[in-house]
Formats: sequence, C-alpha cells, structure tokens
Amino acid sequence: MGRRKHPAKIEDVARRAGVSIMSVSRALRGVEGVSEAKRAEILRIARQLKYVPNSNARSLAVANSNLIGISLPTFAGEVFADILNGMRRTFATAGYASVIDTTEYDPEAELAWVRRLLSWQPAGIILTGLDHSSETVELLKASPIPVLEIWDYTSEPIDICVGIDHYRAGQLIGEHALSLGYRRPGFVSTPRGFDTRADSRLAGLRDVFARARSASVLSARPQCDSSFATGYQGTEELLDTGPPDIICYLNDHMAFGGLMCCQARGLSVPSDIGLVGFNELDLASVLPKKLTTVRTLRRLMGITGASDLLARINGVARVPAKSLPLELIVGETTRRQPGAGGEV
Amino acid sequence: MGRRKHPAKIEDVARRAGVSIMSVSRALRGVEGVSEAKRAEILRIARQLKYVPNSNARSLAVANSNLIGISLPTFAGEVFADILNGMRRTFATAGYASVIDTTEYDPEAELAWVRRLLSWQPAGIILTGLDHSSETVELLKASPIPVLEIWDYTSEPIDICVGIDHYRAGQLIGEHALSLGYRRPGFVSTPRGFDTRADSRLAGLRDVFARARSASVLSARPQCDSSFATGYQGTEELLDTGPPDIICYLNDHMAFGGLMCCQARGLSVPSDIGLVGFNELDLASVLPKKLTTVRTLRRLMGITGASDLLARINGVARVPAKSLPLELIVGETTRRQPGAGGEV
DNA sequence: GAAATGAACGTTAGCGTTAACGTTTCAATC
DNA sequence: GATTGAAACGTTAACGCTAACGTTCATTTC
Repeated sequence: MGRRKHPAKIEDVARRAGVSIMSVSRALRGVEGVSEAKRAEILRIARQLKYVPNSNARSLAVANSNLIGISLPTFAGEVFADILNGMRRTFATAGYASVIDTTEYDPEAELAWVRRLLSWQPAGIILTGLDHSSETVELLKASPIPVLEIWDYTSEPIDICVGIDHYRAGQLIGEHALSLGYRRPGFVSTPRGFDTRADSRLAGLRDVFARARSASVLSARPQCDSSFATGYQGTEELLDTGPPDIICYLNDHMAFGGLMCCQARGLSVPSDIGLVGFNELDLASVLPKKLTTVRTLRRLMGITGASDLLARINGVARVPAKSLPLELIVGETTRRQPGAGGEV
Repeated sequence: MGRRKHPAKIEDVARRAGVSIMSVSRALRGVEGVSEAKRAEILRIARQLKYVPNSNARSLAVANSNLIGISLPTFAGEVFADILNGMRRTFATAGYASVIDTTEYDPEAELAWVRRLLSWQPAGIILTGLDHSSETVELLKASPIPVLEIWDYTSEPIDICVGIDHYRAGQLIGEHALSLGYRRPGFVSTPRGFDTRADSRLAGLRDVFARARSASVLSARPQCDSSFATGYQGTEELLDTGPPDIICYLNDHMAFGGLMCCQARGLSVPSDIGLVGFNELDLASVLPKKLTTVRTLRRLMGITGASDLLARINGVARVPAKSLPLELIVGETTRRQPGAGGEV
C-alpha cells in the first residue's frame, strides 16, 4: 500500500459506486435524500478508498466552518490548561473543533494569529485577557464572527466576556492581609506589562494598603525560566531590600518557590513572614503547610465561556459580560490572629 | 462601524483599486508581476477594506496548506509544553502555523483528530508516541503527507520519528538503583495502559531487577487529578504494603508528591528511602534537596523533530528514526554510597 | 524602423464541495 | 388509467482563490 499521490475525492467515490456526486455528498453528511441501501454502499466504498473529505472545499462552499479559534498566552502552567479543558469539552460535544495558538504575551503575535484565524472563517474566536493590539480589536469588531474574551473581566468587551476581576482579587488579598495586621507587603511577579492581570492584582493590593496609610507595596519582578525559580529569586530580592512581613505571589507555583527560599534562609512561615499565592493550583494539595491563596474557578470559566459563545454562534443575542466569584482560601502560610508576631 | 455581513473579498479590492483580481492576488502574496506603485496602492485599499484572505479558497486552489497538525496526549504538565515550544518556534520561522489538539491518551480521539487534520490538507502531521489505532496508521500510510512521531522511539515509525527510548530509561534508573545497593524497588505511575511510555519504563526497571534476582518491582497506579496527588497517594500505597527501599516515579511532580508523603510520615530521604523522578522538571530547581532524576532533552527533541519534518515536507528523503540521549542526574534523594543505610 | 524582449497586467479554467433546483421513478389515490 | 405526490437522485452554478497562459505596451536591439 504505497503513498498515493492523488487522494480519492468525492467524484472517485461516486464513479465507483455508480451514483452522482451529490448522492455521495448526501450520504457522507448524513442528510436526507439517499436510500439506506445506497448510503450503506457509498459509505463502504468511501472507507475502502480511504476517502477523506476536503474541508477547504466544503468551507468554501458553505462559507463557514466548525472551527473555534483560541488564543492563549502560554501553554505553561495549569491555569490556561484548566480553562482550555473546560472549553474544549464543551465545544467537542457541540461538534466544533478548536484550534489553539499561544502568543507568549505578545499582542503582535495575537494579531497575527487572529488574522490567520479569520482567514479560516471560524465559527468563533476566543482571546485571553483584554490586552489586544488596536488593530486586533478593529478587525474583530468589523467581522461578523462572535468573539469571547476570557480570564479577565471588563464591562465593555469586544463581543462577550467571562472572567474574574483581577483588581478585586488584589484588593481581597490586601484586605485580608491588613486584617491580620500585616503592614509591610511585598509582591513577586513577572516583569511589568508582561502579564496585565498580575499588574491589576498588584494595583488592587497597592490601593488597599495606600488607603490604610500603610507602607507601600514592595515589588520584585525577576525574569526566570519557571514560575518556581521566579518565586524563589523574587523572594530573595525582597528579603534583601526592605524585608516585608507578607509576600504575595503571582501564583501558587511562585509562592512555593518563595516558601523554599524562606526555608533555605531559616525563616519560619508564618511566624516570621506570611506568604500568599494565587489560583489554588494542584501543587497545594500535597504541601505539608496549607497555602493561603485565592480560588479561581478556571474550569467553570471555560465551560461558561464556551456555552455563551456557542449560544452566540447560534444567533442568541449578546449576554452581558460575566465576572466569576473569587474565594480567599485561608491557609497556614499567614497568621491566624491579627498582629500575632507583628511589631507594628 | 457595524459588523459587516459580507466581508470584503479579493474582487472588492480589485474593483476599488481599478485593477484585475490577479493583480491584487499578486500584490497581497508579494509575488512578481505588479509595479511597486500599484502594489502599495492595492495594499492600502486592502487594509482600508479590512480585507482578510480566504484560506479555504486558497488551499483549495493550490491543493495544500501551510498547516502543521499536532496531536498531544494532554496540555497538563511541562513535558509536552516543552516539546511543543521547540517545535512551534521552528515551524513559525519557516512560515508554518501549527494547530494542536489533545487526545487525553485516547487512541480513538487521536483517530478523530487525524481525520479532521487530513481534511485540511496539512503540510505535515505530528503524533505523540507510538500507541495509535490501526486505522490511524493505515490512513496516514496511505496519505502523501509527512508524519512525525515524537517523544517515543521506534526503529519502524509510520514515517519519521524522534524520541527517547523509554525502556532504556527504565533500565538506566534500575541499574543506578542496583549499584547503590537498593533491593526493594517500587514504581508509582498512572493506571496501566494509560501512558505507554510509563509502562515501558517500568518494564525496563523490572527487567534490570529481575536479572539481578532481586525482589520484584512493586507498583502503585492510583488515579488522581494531579501528578502531585498521584505521587503522594501512590507512595502511601507502597509504604503501606511492602515498604520499598527506593521508589521511582513517572515524573518529578509525582516524586515531589512522594517526598511530601515521606516527610508527613517522618521518613527521612534518602536514609530511610530513596526517591527517583523523571524528566528533570522546573520544580526541581527550587527544592532544598536535589532530586535524583533523568534528564530528557524535550526542547531539543521538539526542534529536531520539527526540522526533520520540515526537511521531509520539502522533499528530502526519510531520515532514520532518532533516539536522543538520556542522562541520569544524581541528586540527594538517593544514597551516595552502595549499601549505606540498607540492610541487605 | 522592424523585430525582439520582457515587465505589467488581464482572462480563463479549474480546485472539491454543496445549495438550489430539476428530473425521474413509483406507489397511492381517484 | 390518468393524476398526484413524495422520495430518490442528477445537473448546474456558485464559493474565493490561483496557475497557466494571453495580451498589451514601452524598451531595447540590430
């Protein structure tokens, strides 16, 4: 069985079955207009010829496709994988295929991907976050294709939106830290402008402490390969400058890196320093000391977003942007009692 | 700026620019045959009309596409993300776009994805591992499209192959453990038949200990949500049955879960028990105790595989399957001296 | 000054599929 | 036995684009 130069097309199946092209088309798509006997025979021959339909021709003829285009910042980490799993399951059961690309947090890469996506006439497009190039927004607003922005929340999306309020998340953490008596906060994340969600959370945190006329939030933004290493190194930086009494991290992985750093330095958590993560990741389930973190309903977000987009694809009117609830998970890496261990 | 029902097509651009359709096509593709003045004018108008080319029509006309279809088991974890990054960078610079789907280790899902891919006339297809449904293999062997199998190694791939020898990796770990005097090995992984690479490594490990007439390898294969939890629970299982003197894990994340379990039980590593991971993942960089593990060159594998596939796409003859080297990273979670702490 | 050259542009004919409409067949009805 | 009607099937004309080939027209060449 050599590699054929010219794969079988619908005409070949038709000729072999002694019917017209349309009968084959109907048989293969499972639509009405062919007798059961013929349909079975046609399917048999198609399989025998290893016939594979040409989606390009199909999409051209019907002027749409059953593709959902998805843009993510990165495949690294569980966060987007979780959202993705929620979405993909939903789309798959509805008969849509998802094609994914990552931007590595570069709006220009996102624009290039959106261009390519649009050229495939997809049924819908999903972007992560709100930080798009202006051309991306123009292009999508001018197109009839439904667009979902996910993970971040805004009341004025391109089309529809499901996410969480990252600024509010920052506030939530700040308020909790304040209530426990922490006064010298630190924040470890990636370089500014890279992940705008992290920037929003930092802003929320800052504003809470500013309103309380507390010390301003120290931040470290090292650039490392992995979240773990970033958390470790950022913590070192903060401890070396003005040591904070609590450090908040971009995510649980970084917080773990920070925990390791504190351990290496002989600092005890939470009596010497408090640590707060974000996202409630899998790692936390095996740690001896429960991590204080914020639960984000990523899978639910994926499912909700996908359902809303599907509805939109099926002609339902825009639903308002949705913001999913946040929950602070109080663990053992922050004090239990206000002021205990603090020297305000 | 409302949402247009009918997006601009090449004809609209042509009419507006007062030239023929072909001139627009040439101008947009950057091929010869249009004066620079006209080209600039055409590009201006195309941008103004927010013209987006129709890839379906293009692919139909030229009977191919610049798509590379990729099938992965899962997006979870760093392993496939690393391979993917290596590949995608390579393809992107060569002007190819990659479309990815995951199978969740289900060969039928893989088959469905391959079917869909073939219907897009992709330039190449990449599958993870060797565990395909027979129909998948038939379909791909009958098609003229180059296929790369990655991550696992075989001397008889569908087309070309770049991977590591997982059986050999298991042997490597086994030989090292034996040389250090370990005699009661355990292995923690996912349920059998799920991840065939893990099964191969276990087989390699088993054969080494069998040849040494040592105790047979105990294995635990719990089913948990995350690698961390799986490692933790699997370790508990093994410790509760016949406690091994060394436990090998599917990957470093599981090994970390195991380490946490040992800590929780008051076992000291490596004097009470040895732990061995796999893949040398990012997590290891922040652990206070360096993990004994096996380095896999995942990024390099991605780059190598992508380059080989590109060459094949450009008509180069099949290169033989490649097996990348493995390196045992000796850490502090296994004994340094033979027999030390053992009671053989 | 006629012929040859070649860049710039246009025309035509598909690529493989499906929507829309047309034709045939055959059984049911009067 | 003519009439109706519906199911089964075929024909035609797109869908938007590009390869291949034609045409035009200004230069160059002899």
